Amino acid sequence: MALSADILRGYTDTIILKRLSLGDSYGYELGKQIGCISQGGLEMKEATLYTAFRRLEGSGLIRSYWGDAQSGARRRYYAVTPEGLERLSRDVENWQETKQLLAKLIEEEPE
Amino acid sequence: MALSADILRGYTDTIILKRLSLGDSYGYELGKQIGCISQGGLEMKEATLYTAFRRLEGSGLIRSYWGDAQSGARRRYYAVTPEGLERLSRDVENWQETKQLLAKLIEEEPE
DNA sequence: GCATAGTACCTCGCCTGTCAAGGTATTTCG
DNA sequence: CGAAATACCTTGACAGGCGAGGTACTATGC
Repeated sequence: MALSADILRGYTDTIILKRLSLGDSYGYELGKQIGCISQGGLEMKEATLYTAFRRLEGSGLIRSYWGDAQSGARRRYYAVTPEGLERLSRDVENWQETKQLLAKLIEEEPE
Repeated sequence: MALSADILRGYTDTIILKRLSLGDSYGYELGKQIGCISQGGLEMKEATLYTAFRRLEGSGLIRSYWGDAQSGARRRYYAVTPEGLERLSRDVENWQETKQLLAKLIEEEPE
């Protein structure tokens, strides 16, 4: 069963930053990669992806450059900036807190 | 540091359903309770809360009734319906999947 | 040669959920 | 009496996801 990315709203950017922190990539590939890693569990829609790229680049968290494609369609590659890495590590910390929070709020059987 | 409820978008309803599954409650109390349980980690804003109540009641997942207040301001209590409980359990399962997914996508250092 | 599928990019506009801001009415306490 | 707390509620702005649509090139099969 595929989860909607809406559930992960707020972590789209984090996912992208993380993936890019492991190596530059481009939209199409990143989309496939995410679907693959999550074994179909999360499909990040193209519109979502490209919106996020604009947002992240606008905030200086990633930067982009055109790949020199001898063959195949042109690709716009993205790379994380130092600011992006900082943000990523804060986001991951944040995620730990969020997990614990939700555990308290929806998993626990208290008192 | 307080997390925005926006980060948990998609789980607001789940949190409410869970809390109500432990006993009927009303808006004001639920808000305080959530802030308390999460030790200030999550403040669910009133506007968000009441919007969610409308949504959940409209979907038949909760129902409401006026408490008979001998003293104090009138309170509208909410109770989970059987459909609400079903939804809750599906949501919690979903949450487990989401956690694992995000672990793969943002925590892991793969290959 | 041509159609089809795949790679790869992108935008527009709708929808949904959050929340700041504002409002009401009652009670409690100094 | 006045302030703070309890308790409810709505409106409108804003942001993010994504369905739908579009472009351009390449590779494959018939």
